[in-house]
Amino acid sequence: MDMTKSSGSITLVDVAREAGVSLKTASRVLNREVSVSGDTLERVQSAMARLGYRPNELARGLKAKKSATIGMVVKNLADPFAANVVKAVQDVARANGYIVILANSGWDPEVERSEVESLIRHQVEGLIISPLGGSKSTFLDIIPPGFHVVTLDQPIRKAAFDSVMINNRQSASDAVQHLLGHGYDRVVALSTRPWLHTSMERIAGYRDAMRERGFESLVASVDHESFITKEWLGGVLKEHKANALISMNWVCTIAALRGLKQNGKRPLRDIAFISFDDFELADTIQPTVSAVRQPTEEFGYEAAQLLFQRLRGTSQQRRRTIALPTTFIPRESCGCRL
Amino acid sequence: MDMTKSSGSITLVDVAREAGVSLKTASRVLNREVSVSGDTLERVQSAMARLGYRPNELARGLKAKKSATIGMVVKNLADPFAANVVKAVQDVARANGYIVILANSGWDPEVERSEVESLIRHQVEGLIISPLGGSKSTFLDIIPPGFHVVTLDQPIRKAAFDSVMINNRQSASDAVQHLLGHGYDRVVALSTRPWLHTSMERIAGYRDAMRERGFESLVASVDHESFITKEWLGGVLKEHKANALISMNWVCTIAALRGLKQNGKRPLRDIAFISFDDFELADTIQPTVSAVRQPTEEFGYEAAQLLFQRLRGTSQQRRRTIALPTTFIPRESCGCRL
DNA sequence: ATGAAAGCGCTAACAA
DNA sequence: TTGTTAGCGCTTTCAT
Repeated sequence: MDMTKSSGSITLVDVAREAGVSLKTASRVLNREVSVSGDTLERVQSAMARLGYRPNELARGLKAKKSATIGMVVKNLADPFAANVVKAVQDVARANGYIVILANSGWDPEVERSEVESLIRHQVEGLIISPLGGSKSTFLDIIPPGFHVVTLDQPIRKAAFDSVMINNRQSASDAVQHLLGHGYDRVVALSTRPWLHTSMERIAGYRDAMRERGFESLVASVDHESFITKEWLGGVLKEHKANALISMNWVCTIAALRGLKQNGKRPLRDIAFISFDDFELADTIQPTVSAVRQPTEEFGYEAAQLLFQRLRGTSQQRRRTIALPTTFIPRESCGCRL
Repeated sequence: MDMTKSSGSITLVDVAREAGVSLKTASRVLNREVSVSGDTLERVQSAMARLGYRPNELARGLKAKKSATIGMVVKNLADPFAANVVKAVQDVARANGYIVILANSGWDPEVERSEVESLIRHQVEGLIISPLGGSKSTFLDIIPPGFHVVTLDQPIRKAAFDSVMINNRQSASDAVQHLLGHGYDRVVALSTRPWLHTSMERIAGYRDAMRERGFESLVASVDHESFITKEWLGGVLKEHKANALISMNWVCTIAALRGLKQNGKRPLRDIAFISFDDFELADTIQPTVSAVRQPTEEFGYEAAQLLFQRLRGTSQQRRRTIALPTTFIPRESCGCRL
């Protein structure tokens, strides 16, 4: 072996020279392979410590075709739900010795596509993505065959990806039934981005509940949250003679609460209210807001588990979908007396 | 050249063969080098497209010693402020052709240290970190000389890192003066993790304002947010005969609002309130909450700019600290009539 | 239990 | 303008 080169940083070759062993032996120590005698093991380890050796994961990954890296793409990191899911994924990744490359699609299909492309170029071993949905997402064709993807909230029909979601339809239906149980009959469903799987399912659940009681479905849906203006919301409520409102996601909830206030309406006093998505302060503001709580941590945790099982080759099944249960948190705004 | 190998995925060698040029020429096209004739350029590009070629950024980075990757470490992604900063950093990184590896220290010094170590092993070109602070942070000794680090919220005395922060002391002082201007004289400052630079500075600003008017400083500080229980908060307010309260960060604000409610006290009616950190719904809840708003996007943006300027070698100065201005948003809870 | 040589996919000299 | 030869730092045959 040569071992005469001297580059900037300390490499395994340096360690090997310092320990008086071959490059391969040093490599064995680094990878905790068994076939190393106690003596050499110690010599190499002390050489590593002395030199302050840092393995280069890029070089390691290049040859071994393992980057110890997973990619994650979310739609909007500013959404607390998304942020918490990322956090959970990151925890699991760390426990598995992996790092997470994070991308934010910002609801832009082109960004989503180019970020996925970028992640693949960086040799992520797998991908957890919260897709923009159906026809909006255009990243499918750049996923290499056999590449492991786990989708969040949105199943992809054309591909056999694992996915994690909640039981959107049933959860929404239950919440609406709760409202109906309090005697409200004109429940308006407030939703955005109707093409999303979550939106469609939740609206479907809403319709289920309304239909079952023979009530008219009153769906107010817009493409973007910013369309929920004071005037629009006021118009919707008046037109439908609404006495209850259920917002179908967090951004909607914020917009709804703000819009109600701007229209001089207070939850409960003027209109019953349920939020699909629990949030900080829901138990604190006046009135407290009843909410459908999604299991945030489990969501990220399960997604990561699904992915790492694939990476380990543990699971061979064709496609797995995990549907997590939600919890309805009755508070004041739905009409419950607490 | 050989070009006979056939591995799994398509490499530059495959492209070169397909286009009938040398490996280096293909590489030139990939890197948009100028010295390529229009004819070959097109041949290579069409070969890339035909083969569906994906550059391997790991291999690229290994040789060029450029990973096109930066690392980011935050304390708690669940904090909306942190999440938004990450988002902004990610945007800038994407615009520069970089990706972001995200880590969450979760307030654990050992995790912080090991995550930094991991990022360095993965050859990130630079690091943006929101450090745990002073004696808690132990990652300093693993930063290689010349490595570019930008710290958030917390200057590191022992190292010449660039940093971005807000004018904590002045902002806090201004907010407290506002409260004093409304006639409140017994203002309690509610803070956590007192060793943090942000906490210390904000408390210092609070004391400045109180001292200036000859009022007694009433600081209620605990190590961890979970210590802000109903009983503790009730005791503090009673003991200090508080008629106003300023909470020094977001988690504090949430805990304070919840704690006040549990003690049967309402902001404004029973006690004036200002939150250091604006939040969703601050303008919506009853009463609306006056807040010191931090420039979230700019924060992440400036940090990323600082880092990329270093990476480009644009800036040679010894050390730069950017102090961003805050905005006080007067709402109802401080006593303002709107 | 240990080592020599080859090569992962790419870029960087240095030719031609 | 194009190609050749070396590696980047590591893992992997295949020997010994």
